[in-house]
Amino acid sequence: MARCNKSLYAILGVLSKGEMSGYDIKNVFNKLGKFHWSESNAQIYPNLKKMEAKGCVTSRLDEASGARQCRRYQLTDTGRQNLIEWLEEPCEFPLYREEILLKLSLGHNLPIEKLIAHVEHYKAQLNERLLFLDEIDKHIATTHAGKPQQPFLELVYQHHRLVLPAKIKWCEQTIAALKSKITVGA
Amino acid sequence: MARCNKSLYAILGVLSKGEMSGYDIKNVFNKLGKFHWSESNAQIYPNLKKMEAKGCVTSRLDEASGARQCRRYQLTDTGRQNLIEWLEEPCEFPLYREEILLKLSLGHNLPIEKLIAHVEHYKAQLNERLLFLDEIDKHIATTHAGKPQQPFLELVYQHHRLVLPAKIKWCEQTIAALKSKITVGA
DNA sequence: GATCGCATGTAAGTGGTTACATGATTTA
DNA sequence: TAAATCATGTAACCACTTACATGCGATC
Repeated sequence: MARCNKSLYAILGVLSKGEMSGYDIKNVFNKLGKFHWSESNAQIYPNLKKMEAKGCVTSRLDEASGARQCRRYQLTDTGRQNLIEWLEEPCEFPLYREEILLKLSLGHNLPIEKLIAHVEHYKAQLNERLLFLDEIDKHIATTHAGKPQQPFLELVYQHHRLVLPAKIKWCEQTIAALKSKITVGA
Repeated sequence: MARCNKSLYAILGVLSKGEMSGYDIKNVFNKLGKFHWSESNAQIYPNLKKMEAKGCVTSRLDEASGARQCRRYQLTDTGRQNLIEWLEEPCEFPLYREEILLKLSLGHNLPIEKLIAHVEHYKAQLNERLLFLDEIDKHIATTHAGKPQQPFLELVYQHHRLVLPAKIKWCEQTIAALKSKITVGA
């Protein structure tokens, strides 16, 4: 990853939708970011403070909601400007690390049955995600209905709707190919 | 990423194909790992020493090839056993960070034209990779012909043959959708 | 009275990158 | 003689995760 602190911009980005607490931000990543972005508490809370020091966000203690400690953050004009500048920069192409592909490329060190099990497991995880997409779609259609981000979220999830089945198809082909290897070898 | 040092096993894995120098290992990642795994020199060289201390690899100075300094490493039985144990463990599902999707999900902060440019750029990169696959296929068919890893490498690259077009298709759909937004808005 | 969800945070460690430094040998 | 390739390595830095710590309020 390059020196640019994408976590910071990701957090600013979430805040562009309105005032939020650290906890709220975390939840956005847990739900919407599920398949393409996430941040841990250890990133969110210190970064919020850092950005407040730099004048990108302001905060206030929300006394209303049950007298519980809850600090809500809001983008400043500076923050929004910084965010937009980053958003306009060209995207870096991600360097994936696909453990399943690494292990498969070293397949000559394992019995075929083990490899098949790995691919089956991968396929199961992909299918799980595919099911989860329905849930996310519902979430978008309810929580984000009519909001400016709605159409963009839909485009993002369409990505997974196309890519997950392609990966699942590869699993099926690969399992078949590995199985035929056993048969031929036997 | 979990605490397990996958870099270490990736390097052991490459060494499972035979005696190699650090430089050779780097080249394997540069070529074969291109789309699914890579390691930098700053990972390879210190890790090789670490593993030699642990008895996973042995090394010798290769005086033959031009009297140049060249240390070649080889897996020990311990190393191979460690590798196999790791290979047998279930794969972790990777947490992607797709910058393009993050930016698109924050699309309400940018003019549509900028978003289209981002997706076009992404599509161009995907197409480049698709072309590069032909090169890799040739490389596998020549350098790895008849070797035990060959069929597994072919399966790995088949993954990209299926996934890249799905992503490209998404780009096309997305660009069309964004363009129609302009037309409707105008 | 226990447990769950809300809410904020930190310590410690590691995984990983970038960029640089060095120098021999081969090829143009 | 310049450039490319072979070959090894380190310093510095930062991004990131895991695991833990804390405590209130609501619900069961």
